[in-house]
Amino acid sequence: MAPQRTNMREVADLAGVAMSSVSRVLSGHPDVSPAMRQRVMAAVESLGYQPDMLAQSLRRKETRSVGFVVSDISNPLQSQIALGAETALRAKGYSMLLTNSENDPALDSAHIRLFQQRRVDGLLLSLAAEDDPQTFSLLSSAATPIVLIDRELRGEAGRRASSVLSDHRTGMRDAVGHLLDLGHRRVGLILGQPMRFSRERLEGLKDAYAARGLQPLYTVVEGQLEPRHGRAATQALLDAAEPATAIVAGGNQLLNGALAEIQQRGLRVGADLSLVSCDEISLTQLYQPPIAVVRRDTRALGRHAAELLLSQLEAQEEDDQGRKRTTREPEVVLLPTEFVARPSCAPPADAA
Amino acid sequence: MAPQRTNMREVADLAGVAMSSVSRVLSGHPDVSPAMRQRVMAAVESLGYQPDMLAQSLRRKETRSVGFVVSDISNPLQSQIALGAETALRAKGYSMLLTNSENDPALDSAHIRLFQQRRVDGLLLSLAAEDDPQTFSLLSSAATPIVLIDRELRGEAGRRASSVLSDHRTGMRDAVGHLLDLGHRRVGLILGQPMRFSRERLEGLKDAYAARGLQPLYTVVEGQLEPRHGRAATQALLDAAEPATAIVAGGNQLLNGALAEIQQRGLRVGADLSLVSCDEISLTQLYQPPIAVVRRDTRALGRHAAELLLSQLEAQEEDDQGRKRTTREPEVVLLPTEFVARPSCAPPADAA
DNA sequence: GGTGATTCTACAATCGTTTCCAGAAACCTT
DNA sequence: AAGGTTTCTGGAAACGATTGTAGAATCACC
Repeated sequence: MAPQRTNMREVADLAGVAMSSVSRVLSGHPDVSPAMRQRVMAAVESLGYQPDMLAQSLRRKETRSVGFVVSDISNPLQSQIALGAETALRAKGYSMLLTNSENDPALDSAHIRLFQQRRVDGLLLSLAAEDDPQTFSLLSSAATPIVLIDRELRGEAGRRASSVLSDHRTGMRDAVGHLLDLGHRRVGLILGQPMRFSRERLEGLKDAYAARGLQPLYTVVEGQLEPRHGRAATQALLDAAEPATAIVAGGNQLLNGALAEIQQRGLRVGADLSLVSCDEISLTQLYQPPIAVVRRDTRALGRHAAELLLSQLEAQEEDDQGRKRTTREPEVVLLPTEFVARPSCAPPADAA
Repeated sequence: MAPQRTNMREVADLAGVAMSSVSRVLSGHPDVSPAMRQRVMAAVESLGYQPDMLAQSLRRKETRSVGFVVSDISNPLQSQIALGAETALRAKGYSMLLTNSENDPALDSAHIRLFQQRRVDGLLLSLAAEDDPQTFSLLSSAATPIVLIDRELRGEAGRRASSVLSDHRTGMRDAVGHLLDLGHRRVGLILGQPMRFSRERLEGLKDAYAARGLQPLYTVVEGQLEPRHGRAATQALLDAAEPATAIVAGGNQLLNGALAEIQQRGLRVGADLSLVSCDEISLTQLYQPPIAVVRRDTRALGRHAAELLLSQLEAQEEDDQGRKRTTREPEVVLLPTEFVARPSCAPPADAA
């Protein structure tokens, strides 16, 4: 039989004290006599009482929960971020509400609104777009701290939010530099949506060419972070009048598509064509030949995001109106990326 | 400036009506005049009022949220389940609280308790163990519907919970059957923890041998669902006096370890050694040669779990005590698995 | 033993909703 | 025009906790 949820009233009655005393005992208030503590705890034990966090939240004006908006949790990249974030949040007693925005900016804003109605204490956002007006206005007037994950927003919204960013530029610069040093000149870069990570990667590629004083013979293809785009882009790069001799895929979904196309054409990775991907997955490590990647610690990304949020939350104070205000300015954390050279990169075939 | 959260009182005052009327308008109560509706909606609009779900939950005795306990969200298998579940829940207006139990049964039960304090309406559980006493007693007296994901519990706990199961046995039977038909006799099966999915896989393997009237020359290695175990088990299988000629890895983590070992030994998959894995990931599809798998629709697994839970929630009614009771008996859904033969399976080398 | 300080406890208001109940207004019906 | 429905609205009591305030009890001290 499902036990009737016992509430504080019953505990108080059983112990023969007032509810306020029970509350004080449980919340560790200093002014409580040992005798009182004993009686209350005994009653709590015998009833198996567990406080109702809903009621606590309502009264305390904090839910100890944060909302996490992610475009697609089934993407290994994002799920690792989520893992890092959840672990850090849980360690501090926060729970995580998670929702998928399916790469739809409209869902981003809808979910943010929903989370606000649920009165989450803060938001962790890996947005589907960096320029959605709805999301923008929602964020610029948000009452809770916000941390953006690998996203950059302009204007008021960007100014109010903290963010954790990856230094894609450096990693990409080294990756393309490696390819150029191997003799490649026509590098094909497959990117996702026009967001910070795409811009930075392009800049990194340009840096590499510029640093060597080389003509910019690269080609960039933008699209969605999906296998289909990876495949189509690979086709385009290989069918061009001057085909790319090396391809850099800006993410594991793109890599999947690229590899599918490469295999269908019977091309040998690391011989006929060089290949680099972004973000490590089991495929890049175990593929034969192993695939070079621009690596980053995604779990740390999530962890840092959570910690940034937590530090904002801990710095909150109630103002005279009784509403919370953070005393802390938004922060930006930049995490490193690292290029890992692997046999998928070799001198171009025509140079042999 | 963060806008003061407006509450229902302010809406009522602005509209010049009672709070109860505002509530009725917003919750679509039938007995409300068009004029009233207009006035209230105007006030709601002008204040940008959004109801506080916390207060609603407290009063309505339902949070429209469910808790999802998963051992490791960064595992592609689990994140796909989570995606399927979240999408289905969201479609019905439910939010998902997600937590990682890190394969620790103690965390399982701690999180269940936490979710209960948060008063989730239901639980979706992919437990770390099928026999933890704490979890057991928590579940047998739970007040909310529960759906187990690919887990089987005995006793009262199992009787009260619904579950979504995969038919691992059939898929494994076909996989091993395929290997046997290719001429393999010494099949090595690498399993995870002793839970239903492991037991079923073993049964499936036995079925295959039995159906062909063959001597059971297989070897089974149980352990954790981790790459390390996959690797160690592979070592053991290959170093045995009579080495396995085919290896079946019971999950993608195990496959990672197995492949690492295989590569280090310079063995050719699909030639020196046949290989089968469980659950499709990009690696199994794109590896050269492609790796045969026992496949299942993990996203559907999550979706079915959510739908099972939702159907229980919708069937709830309040009894005379004012507490909810489900009128519906727990259900069990069995989802198919399918063996996909691929070039990673070939006749054993010594048979050539 | 009276005064004040100190420790503890209880009452009651509050958080933001929903919903029961009673009553007002309107509309039929005869 | 009285009586009976039906429709609508407002007041107030929940939901289950926390917390400010005030008062009771204890104690020390002179």
